[in-house]
Amino acid sequence: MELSPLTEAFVMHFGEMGSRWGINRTVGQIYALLYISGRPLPADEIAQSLNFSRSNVSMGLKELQSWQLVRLQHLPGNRREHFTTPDDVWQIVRTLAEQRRAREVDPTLSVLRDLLVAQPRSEEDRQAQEKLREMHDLIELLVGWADDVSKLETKELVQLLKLGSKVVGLLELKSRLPLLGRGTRGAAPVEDHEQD
Amino acid sequence: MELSPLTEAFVMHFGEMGSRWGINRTVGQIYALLYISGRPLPADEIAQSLNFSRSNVSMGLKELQSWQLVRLQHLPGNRREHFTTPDDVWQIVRTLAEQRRAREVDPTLSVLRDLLVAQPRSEEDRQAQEKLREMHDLIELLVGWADDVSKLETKELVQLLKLGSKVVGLLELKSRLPLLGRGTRGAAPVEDHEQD
DNA sequence: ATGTCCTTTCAGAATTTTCTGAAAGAACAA
DNA sequence: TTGTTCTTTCAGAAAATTCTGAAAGGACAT
Repeated sequence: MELSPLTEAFVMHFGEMGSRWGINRTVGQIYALLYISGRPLPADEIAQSLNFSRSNVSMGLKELQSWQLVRLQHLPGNRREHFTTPDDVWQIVRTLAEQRRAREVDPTLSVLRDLLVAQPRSEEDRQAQEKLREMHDLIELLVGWADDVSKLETKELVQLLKLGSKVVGLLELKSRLPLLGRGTRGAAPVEDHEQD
Repeated sequence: MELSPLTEAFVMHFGEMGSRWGINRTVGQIYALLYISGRPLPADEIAQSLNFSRSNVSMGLKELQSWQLVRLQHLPGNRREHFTTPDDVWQIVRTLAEQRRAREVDPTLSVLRDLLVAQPRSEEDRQAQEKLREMHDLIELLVGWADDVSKLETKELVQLLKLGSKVVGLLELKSRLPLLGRGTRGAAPVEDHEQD
């Protein structure tokens, strides 16, 4: 139940970071411990390792399960419930993105849309709506990108990330090779369509 | 000093969201108000509009300035200090990314690196280091991508985001046109270099 | 049924964070 | 200098969150 200094250092740092991202410290630590352990752990062991009460661990695990970041596992011949993180880091990133999207981004887009269709009651409101429109469009663009690249296989996604800004160069090339087709996601063509 | 219902709805939602991202609710509201107002506001007016104590506003603005999200402005012929957000939404995204990077991502990478060079004291530690390595490499890849695309002009960045996963198709094309050159960022070639 | 071993729930304690009012500081005018 | 108008700081009040122990719930064996 004693953590090695290595594990402890990681767990502590992760807890600290978690608390800066709206995740409570102990939940972050539980997650970090599960991640670094790389094997299913029973709640009791987590409680002992981290010096939390059993009930706190139970709450933390419930929270993590609701985020789909941890899943329950029954080991054969063992009555105790064990918990694990998916072992692929990329899966973790995907889940995190999905969940944040569903919990925070989508509701925000929804609020923004509601406010954008409301009748402005003053010149002030009209200007405010312009700002909201900008924010709405930006978020929608980011979300669209995320949606689109999340469909890629991890290997392709890695390639895309490694390519980085080089894409822009390729884009120019593309415009000279019409055979590739022009259509892109939804109604938004890739080619410039705004004044320069 | 009365907020229009439109502004109020936005400010309240933004405050709520802020608190889920590790930003305190009132700081989020102050920021939202400055953003949607689109003009420099004095601290007093913020305090009155949001019903916060003057000192709370002072603290909030200090925090926002430390994040570089808000700047102080002196209006000519007015002794009172006024505050504004940059008016370009993309600038906001860039600043947010930079700051999160400096405050959370870089320190995390540093911890991970320290733990990775430490001598493992057990088989358990060795396996833990493998997990840390995966996480380290993933973060470094994401950070590298962000670094790279942040150099783009906003217009180009928008193009790149609209393109989304289409990039992968272009990539294949690229591999058939060697004249474009092969080098990419740093020592990491884009082409596959792992077994399939 | 009862006992064992595990689980979650939840009221309230403990802790942390946030917010305020009072005081002090700064800049300027007269 | 003093007065005015603005500012920030900070100790402690207020509020929110987190954590715990006790109790209750559930699954299974005997």
